[in-house]
Amino acid sequence: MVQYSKKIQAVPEPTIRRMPSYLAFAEGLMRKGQQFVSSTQIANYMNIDPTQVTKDLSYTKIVGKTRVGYEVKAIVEVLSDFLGFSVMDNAFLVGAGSLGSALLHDSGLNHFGLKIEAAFDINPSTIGRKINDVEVFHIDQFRDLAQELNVIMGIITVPAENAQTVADLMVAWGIKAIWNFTPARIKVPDDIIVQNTTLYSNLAIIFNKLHQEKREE
Amino acid sequence: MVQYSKKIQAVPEPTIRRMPSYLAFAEGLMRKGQQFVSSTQIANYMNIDPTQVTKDLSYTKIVGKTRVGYEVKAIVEVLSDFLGFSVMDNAFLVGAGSLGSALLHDSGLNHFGLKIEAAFDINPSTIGRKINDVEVFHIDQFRDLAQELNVIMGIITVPAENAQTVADLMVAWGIKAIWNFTPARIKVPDDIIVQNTTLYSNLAIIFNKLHQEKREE
DNA sequence: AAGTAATAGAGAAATTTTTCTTTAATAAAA
DNA sequence: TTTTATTAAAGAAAAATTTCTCTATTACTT
Repeated sequence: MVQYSKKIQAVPEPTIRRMPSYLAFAEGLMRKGQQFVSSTQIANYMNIDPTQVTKDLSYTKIVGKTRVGYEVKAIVEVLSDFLGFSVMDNAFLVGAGSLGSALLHDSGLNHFGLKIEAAFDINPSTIGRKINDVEVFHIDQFRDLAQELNVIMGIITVPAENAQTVADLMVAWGIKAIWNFTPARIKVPDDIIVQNTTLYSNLAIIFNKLHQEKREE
Repeated sequence: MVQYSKKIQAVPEPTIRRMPSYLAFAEGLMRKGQQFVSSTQIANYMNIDPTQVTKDLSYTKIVGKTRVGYEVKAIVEVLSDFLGFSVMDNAFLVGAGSLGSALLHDSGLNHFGLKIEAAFDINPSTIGRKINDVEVFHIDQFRDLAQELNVIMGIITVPAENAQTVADLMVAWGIKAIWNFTPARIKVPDDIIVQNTTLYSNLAIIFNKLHQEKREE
């Protein structure tokens, strides 16, 4: 009768997953100068059902106009706020390898409200370097800096076998959420939020669909 | 009444998503020499319900032993096959920037059945270089090589605004599946499989949970 | 040898998510 | 001005997914 990752969640997770795409689409339309967009258009872009879009947007305070659609500017503003993208949150990244480096180079994270304040590693050849203006420190340095800088998120991009060690460290730092890019599952106290982002799930889905296609033909 | 991305899918997608983690866990246990593993153990590792594990594994031909669990070796073998990880598939990657480079460095893709045969870009400074032994070509080169090499997957790691152009190119190459790492949604013929992998969905979920926590306390 | 506890597995129930249906509004066309 | 078509929105229905319940099995303990 244990509750696994309790969901007292008003907004369905699939909805949250889709919203950043709506936002990105609306931002594109705004750049093009389009003032209104209908659920049909968004749905067509996303390859989903239009009522899904309507329902998703109904969780926010956006209201559409019959026969016109939603105001593009409103979608951008309301969705950014709703998703927490309009307030900047600070993060520390541990593991300045190729994946860590890719994240440090991704300006989209900044655009969507995440600022990586510093990176950490144990590899002497990367320590001291700056990756896209973010300095790489030895992991033992600055451990107390997290609280000072109000860093709420830790990003793990180390090899899978070190994930737990890094996670423990981050918890000790007082971090509130961990974004885990390793395939390893980490154990943390209940009040710490963990988001696992693993490529291989996506790969599995692609292969599954590919082989399904083969079965059908 | 249009059917969006029809699912004549025996195995639920959430199940497919979890399976690579079961596999990785079992591989770890095998390295440690553990011979059997119970659904309870796997569930504990994954932070999910044990019956979920049982149900997921029931889609494969793995059978467990009462009071003992599943044979670790069987999980590794059956799951690898089931997920299509034991046959090597070939891919081309377009966009040899930081994210593309990170993927080229990821040995996990190789381990899970994906071989990136070549990378493409338009940036003269990367063209001709080798990233982790994979050569980077100009995008106009070797367009017909895809069929010869039996490349079935295209990986898009270019800036979002170029995603559609690259996708069109890949379709022309005769590719069967596209792994799209840009936030842009691409339009392709119905028989092409598209898997969108965007970081920002994960970011949205973390922020949502963070703000929920705040609301609760 | 008998009892206990842990487990797989099947099926039912509950929950969550998506899709369908209906209604009302209104822009555009006739 | 009237008609038609498109749309948002709410609620119902359907579908998908997860969790619960029960049974049978069997390793381990007493």
